[in-house]
Amino acid sequence: MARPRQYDHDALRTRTIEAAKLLLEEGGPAALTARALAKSVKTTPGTIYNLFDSMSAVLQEVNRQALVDLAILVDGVGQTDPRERLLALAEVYVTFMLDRRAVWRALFEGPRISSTFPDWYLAQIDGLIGRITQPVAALKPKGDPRLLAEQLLLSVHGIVALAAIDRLDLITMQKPMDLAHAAVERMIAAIRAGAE
Amino acid sequence: MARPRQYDHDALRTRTIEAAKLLLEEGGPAALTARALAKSVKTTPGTIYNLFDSMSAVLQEVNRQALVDLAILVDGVGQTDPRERLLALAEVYVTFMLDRRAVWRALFEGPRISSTFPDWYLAQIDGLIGRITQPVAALKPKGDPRLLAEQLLLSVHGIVALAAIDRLDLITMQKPMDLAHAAVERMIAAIRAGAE
DNA sequence: CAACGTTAGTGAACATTGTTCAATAATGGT
DNA sequence: ACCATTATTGAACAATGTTCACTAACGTTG
Repeated sequence: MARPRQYDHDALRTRTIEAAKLLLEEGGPAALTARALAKSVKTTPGTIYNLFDSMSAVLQEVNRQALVDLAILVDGVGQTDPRERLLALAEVYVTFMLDRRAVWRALFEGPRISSTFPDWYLAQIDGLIGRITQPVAALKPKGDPRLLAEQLLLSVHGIVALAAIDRLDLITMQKPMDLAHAAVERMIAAIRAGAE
Repeated sequence: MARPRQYDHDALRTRTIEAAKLLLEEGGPAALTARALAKSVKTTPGTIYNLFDSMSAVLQEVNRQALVDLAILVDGVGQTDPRERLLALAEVYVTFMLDRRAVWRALFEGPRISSTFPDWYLAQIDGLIGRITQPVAALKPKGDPRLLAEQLLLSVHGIVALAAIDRLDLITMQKPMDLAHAAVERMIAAIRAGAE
């Protein structure tokens, strides 16, 4: 019995994910088609479906890489003062998302959206919330720091989600980074006022 | 020379918009196809394209109706105390969006997304921000009440946007209404603490 | 070393999509 | 009664994701 040949199988998979990222950045969510992707890595649609379950799966794989990168950046934040740390975390988040807006956008907007998220995705987000909970807890709020951290992430995410699809201007002319700062400062002010 | 016949032209247009709304509510963004819509109103795809420029235009028309309905509900809010008024406005917004999540969702998520928004859309949103600015101004904040109103709308919108596509649980188990309340209360607390 | 079972890769085919357009049918003014 | 005008049709086109019988190539086994 013969074994599977796996010479450049993994390599092709990796190249495909990289190519998908490029297609997204160049042409937006609609540019990530099975045929375009196949052509990018000099193969055929059939092979793409041999490597991935569906085009949505390709997108999700691109996104996985992005989340890993984000985790690394978040861990690189050095500030120890709670306020400065929260501001720095927000800055990292905003910068990261806007840099990769094409990828991020495709996940929510395009024709390749998927309804369910795998466990590793949930775990990544959970980890992110954990990093926010820490400095929030250091501010000694009245309420559960975890819940407040969730609310803070939600605020900042809402801002960048709109900015990523170029629709922030429907509501305001303020810049995403300024808005994120304001959200963080407001949370801190409310905690210090004894409201939370 | 013969005139255009416009007997049931407008009626058909109206029925079509209504049918589109139904399709969205029953089968999500993907269910709003040209052929399905044509069948719903007992006509053909060609006629749909005679009434509307594109399928995106159909979706935008459905959304226009929704925004008009929202404006009516917002104007019906009777509370005069600033805090209670802001809370009531947030409640109306959350309830409305979640009730019509299918329509709202299609605008951002599905394959029928459109890149630009017409003027009437911007005007509606501008009006909405105006209604929020009023009670915010009554709280005598240090900063520009309009900018704060924009930030508040952004907070609440971020929450319902995620909830509408059933992805709020990626971040938190808290309920949309509770989160909206928290956002309003935090804004008020920050203003009262003299932070904004 | 040769043969064969297993597997990766292919590309044609299918169903659906939005969208267009020549042809047809119907209408209301002259 | 006629006919210019216009709405409606439905076939056609291009592009999409996805499937699958087929081919080619490989590594194990005798």
